Amino acid sequence: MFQKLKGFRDIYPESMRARRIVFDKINATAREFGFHEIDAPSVEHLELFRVKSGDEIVEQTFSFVDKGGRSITLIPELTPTVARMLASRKDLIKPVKWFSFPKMWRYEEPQSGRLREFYQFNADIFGVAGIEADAEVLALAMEILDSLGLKGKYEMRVSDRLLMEEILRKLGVERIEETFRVIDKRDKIPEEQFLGKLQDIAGSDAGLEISEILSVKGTVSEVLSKIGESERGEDLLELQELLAAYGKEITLDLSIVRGLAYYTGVVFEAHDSKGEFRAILGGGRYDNVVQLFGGEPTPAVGFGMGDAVLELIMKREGIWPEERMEVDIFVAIVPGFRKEATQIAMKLRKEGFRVDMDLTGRSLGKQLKYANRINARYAIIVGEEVREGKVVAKNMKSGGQRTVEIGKLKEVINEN
RNA sequence: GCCGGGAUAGGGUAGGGGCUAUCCUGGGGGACUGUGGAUCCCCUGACCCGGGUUCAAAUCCCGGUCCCGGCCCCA
Repeated sequence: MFQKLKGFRDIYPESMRARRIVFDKINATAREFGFHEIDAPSVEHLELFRVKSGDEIVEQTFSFVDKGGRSITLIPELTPTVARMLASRKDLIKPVKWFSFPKMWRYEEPQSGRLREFYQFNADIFGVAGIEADAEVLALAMEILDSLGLKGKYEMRVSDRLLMEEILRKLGVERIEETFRVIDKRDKIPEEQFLGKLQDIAGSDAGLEISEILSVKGTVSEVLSKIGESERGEDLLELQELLAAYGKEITLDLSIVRGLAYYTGVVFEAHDSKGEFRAILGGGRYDNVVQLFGGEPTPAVGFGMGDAVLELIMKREGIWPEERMEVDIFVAIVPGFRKEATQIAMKLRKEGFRVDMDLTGRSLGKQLKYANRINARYAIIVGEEVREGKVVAKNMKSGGQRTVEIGKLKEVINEN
């Protein structure tokens, strides 16, 4: 027997069905928000990923040299591809609102909520510099989680690079990039050591102040009241008010940095309220990326959400759909009536039912046992009575059955 | 890449040097070729891979693979 490759999953029908329900719901929500679905190649030039994110990304790719000597990789993220697509079409109607739910690959050590192959939902808005697009994207992200039944089970933490820069400048901090890098390490090193590093870069007083600002979390208004007068703060207040109109609430948490490699404004992460799992989704504004890929300078804001953490949290909350096979009708066949049964099965299929039928010729008892195992709602038994245009329709749940005219099958089955 | 814990039929498990590897469940068939979920019978089917120690290895040792989790990283 061959084993699976590390970090890859086999998905069997029972769990694929649950997955499909969740994925369809997510896609439907994106469509409700007026986003349009795209698809893209699973492989790209390795170089494409170096442009945006640098070498450490490249080391975590499934890459290879193809027969033409090109360095190729399975995509570890979608943003460079989307930016490439955007850059090569100048006739797109702005704002561009795209979503997609592709598979991606990252060569990392698997652990809870992290695999080597996974699905990641992506949604982006291009061409809007204002906070309205940030609000729309955040609202979509939250509506997706809410509609899946996670309302109240997660917290949307928002930070903002521009606000942070403004604060740091006011405090007289010059080494801004370096400060961000330290902030990113905040939860990974002891508190005292963190403060020490901050003070090394920003100075003793400023370091202390930054540390205090980082520990304040709450509504935008609450956090701003601790910070004082702020230009960017006005935008964030507007963001908060817009989101209120969408019926959504966010938490301002300035300790969120998100790698920050290319984010230029708002950044956000949705976290499990119980703090058990890693971030469910993350995103932000990245106004410089499209031009990096040769496009016109284009403001952009978006997010990505992997399926792994989402599945973990939904399972913990008991809201992951049931993992079972399902079919509407099983057509059982009495010997000698296969042709008639086939015609009836096809008729029901055309009417939109999910219809399975016996292919084995085994005993009726076995056929019904099979119907039971595949969770058929109804079994149709095709035998002698078909000569009078009738079949037996058996409700597999109640066990009740009646002989009905073929033409009336549809209503009988739709009764429950 | 590093660290910890695991791996026994399709799924869940017992057994920790010795005779035909335990039990539950599932799958196929039958009792019962026009009625499923029950019962009974039969069949099916496993010691992750490679090496070592030993008269003898599922069991002990080494290496690898995969799984679960943690670190780094998280695009």
